[in-house]
Amino acid sequence: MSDIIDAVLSSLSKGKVFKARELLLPDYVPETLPHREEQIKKLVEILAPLARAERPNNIFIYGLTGTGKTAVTKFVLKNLHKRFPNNFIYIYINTRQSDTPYRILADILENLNSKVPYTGLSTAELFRRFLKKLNEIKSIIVLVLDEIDVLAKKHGDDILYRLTRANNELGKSKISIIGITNDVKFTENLDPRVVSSLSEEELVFPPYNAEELEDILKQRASLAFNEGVISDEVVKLCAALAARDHGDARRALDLLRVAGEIAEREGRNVVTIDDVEKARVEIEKDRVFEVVSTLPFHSKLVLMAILLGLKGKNTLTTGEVYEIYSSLTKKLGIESVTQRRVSDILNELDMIGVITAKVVNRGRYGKTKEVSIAANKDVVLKAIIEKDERLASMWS
DNA sequence: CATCCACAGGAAGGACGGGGGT
DNA sequence: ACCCCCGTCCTTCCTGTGGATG
Repeated sequence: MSDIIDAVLSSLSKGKVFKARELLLPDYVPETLPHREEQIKKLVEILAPLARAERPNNIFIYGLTGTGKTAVTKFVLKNLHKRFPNNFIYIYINTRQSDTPYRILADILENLNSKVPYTGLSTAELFRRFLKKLNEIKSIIVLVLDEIDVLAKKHGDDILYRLTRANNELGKSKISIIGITNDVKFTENLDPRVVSSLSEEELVFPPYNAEELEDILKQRASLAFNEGVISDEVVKLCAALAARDHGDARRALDLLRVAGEIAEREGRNVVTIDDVEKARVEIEKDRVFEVVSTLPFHSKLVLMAILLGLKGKNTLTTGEVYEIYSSLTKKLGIESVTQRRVSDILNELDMIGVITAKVVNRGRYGKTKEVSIAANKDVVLKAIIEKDERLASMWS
């Protein structure tokens, strides 16, 4: 009797689709990384001095998103650290999440067991603490700065310069920097000294092609899904969709996982081609909803103005958007931001892919932006009016 | 061929709330 | 208790601009 209960419970908790769903999540680092043997080999060669407790050269890693840069780096460091745990400490920082010099230094210090306040100190003070901490620590530090281009674009190369120079100030070199970027051109605007210091070694990750993606997906699917759930056809489609998207393995894995979730939700134990298509749509909708619902108030209002304005026509100019926006603020009885600000907001909305705002010259009729909606209107609207009756009442 | 539209987008700076140091 | 620094939004003032039009 009790094994029936166990069986039911385990089938409920596990479902029929997934054996280990977590293997498909983006931050999972797999045991094997197919088609990245070259890069692993090269990276290990460069980091080999760690085996002798010596500082390796700084490394610059290039490659588009989902080409395995992060996975390979984490994989190699993890395995090296297993072998030589006393020789070095490694710190991984994603500069998109920790996107200010302050956050980066704070993250480093936290990783070195030094508590720092969330904000309040000057960056200079943090840097002083960082240098002090470095002096106390015996081992080599490998600092991974993922998406380093985001940081450099936002805040210039000052911290990078300071970090690369930390070695000189210490007298004894202790810190190795691994910079990871998907923007090949980003070094153009950097201080040449930073570039040359960071790229003592370089490593390039080419995109995966459809076949390689298929390989990766097949391997991962066999571990993550129960037998017979995923067909070759489904794998092929996910691989093809992701290959079209510059060979992004993360996207491919996302598609596979969400397609599986859809099948599971609908109580089936086979994932179909249809599920993959639904997954594609759902992933995009989730992204849009998340990004729109966390927008500042006036950005939402501008977006609302665009939705209203687009009821009658295909595109709007900045001026038209501003007019509708202003009428909304008037109705709500609140202050409006300037047109200059709205111009920036439009660019921000374009950046996150919710609208497209293209600068056009219309000769006699001036220079403006042509604004149209890029995401699903219903999703955008839902995200705007969620938990905000003031905005909900504007939709009519 | 100069003009002039309807803005673009850079520069500087400020209000404000959160969070320190001393 | 008081001062300082931070990031986030936002303002003010500004110079720049491609091409239809007169």
